[in-house]
Amino acid sequence: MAKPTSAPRTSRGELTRRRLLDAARIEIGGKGFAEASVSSITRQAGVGQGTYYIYFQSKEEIMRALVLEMGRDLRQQLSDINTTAPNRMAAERAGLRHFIAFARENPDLYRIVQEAQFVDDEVYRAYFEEFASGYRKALELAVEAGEMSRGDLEIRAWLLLGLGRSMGEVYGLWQTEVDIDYVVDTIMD
Amino acid sequence: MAKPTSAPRTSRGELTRRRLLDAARIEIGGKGFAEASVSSITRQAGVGQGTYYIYFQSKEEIMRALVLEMGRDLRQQLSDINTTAPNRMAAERAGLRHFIAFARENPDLYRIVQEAQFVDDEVYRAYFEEFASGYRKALELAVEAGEMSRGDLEIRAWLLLGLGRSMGEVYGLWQTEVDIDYVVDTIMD
DNA sequence: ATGACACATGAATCTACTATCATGTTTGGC
DNA sequence: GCCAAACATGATAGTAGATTCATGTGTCAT
Repeated sequence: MAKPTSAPRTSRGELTRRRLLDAARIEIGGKGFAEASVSSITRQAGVGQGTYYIYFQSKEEIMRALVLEMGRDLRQQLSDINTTAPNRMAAERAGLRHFIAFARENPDLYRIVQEAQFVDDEVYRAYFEEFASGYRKALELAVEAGEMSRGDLEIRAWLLLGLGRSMGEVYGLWQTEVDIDYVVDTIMD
Repeated sequence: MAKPTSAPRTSRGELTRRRLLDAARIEIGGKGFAEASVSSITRQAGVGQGTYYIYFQSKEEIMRALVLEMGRDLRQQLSDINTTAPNRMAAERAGLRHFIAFARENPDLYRIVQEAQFVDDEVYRAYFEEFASGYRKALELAVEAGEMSRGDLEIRAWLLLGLGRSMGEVYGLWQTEVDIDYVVDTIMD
């Protein structure tokens, strides 16, 4: 909204910003956005209160940064999976598996993205739009390769994405004892 | 947590509680939990500030009440659809359609349930557990009737539920111009 | 028609953070 | 080694809204 806090210019700055992001991930992911306070984040990061505002405009802004960062990481991982898989079906399976496993291993990050919906709906939607768009492109390639029937790829992309999301929540966060591979196999019918 | 605010004993009380719930639905659904204030709710309801605390212990508690109420209503509606439909496939289609249509018509309620996850995770989970359990029972009946292959109904129930949820979000809240029937038809393949 | 209890009020209290700022320290290019 | 800019600090100002409370008024069973 105001001065767009330019990127750190020294390696010390880089490190401090990293520390704040890591602390925020833990604090916000663990306690939720409302409970987490800027001072708890700075304490955890080991910096002064005011230091926070050198890197982020507001409490909301670090949420945005976390969502963007996580989006980049996760898309990268899924993209790697895509290029490795022999065909669409295998990619789908591996992608779904990765989604659930990711949620199990990073429940805090998963939660942050969900909560971002209520902190900054823009960035939340953008996060999923990016995913859906990547997904649609992958499906287009599969159609070209004759691995899949033509049809409304837009809707299919959103469907598959939604499936991953829901299953990530249920089997990644709630039913954490159930075997992932069993779940994935059952879903892929 | 403290005195469990017993139910209203007079019709005047009943009415006031209703007014608060309706106002809260609009305020919280519209602005989100953090932005909505108890005073905005009481103003909208046309009652004094303190009146709120005759009916609800805290700001959080009205959220719980809304989620419970909505769960009851929506389950009732889906149950009606189930008993009307000639077979499972038709019920599935009608159910999905209803989910999306519901989200379009009641975006505020939809949002409230989602946000409840961050206000009271217990009640949020219970909401979905109830749905999933109802779903599983319906699937069991379908298996008995030979309309569906046996298999892990628990997982299938969560899958179908998750599907409805995601599609409700995407096509109910975001892409509100797309034709519902077209979406539902495409999904049901 | 009255007493007891339910309900209503809104001003005041209490608490808790976010964001700022004046001042001091470190970094890195020259 | 010097200097300008980057970075760091923590005490405090400012705000805002949740909850309480002392004091009423309405309801209804008897």
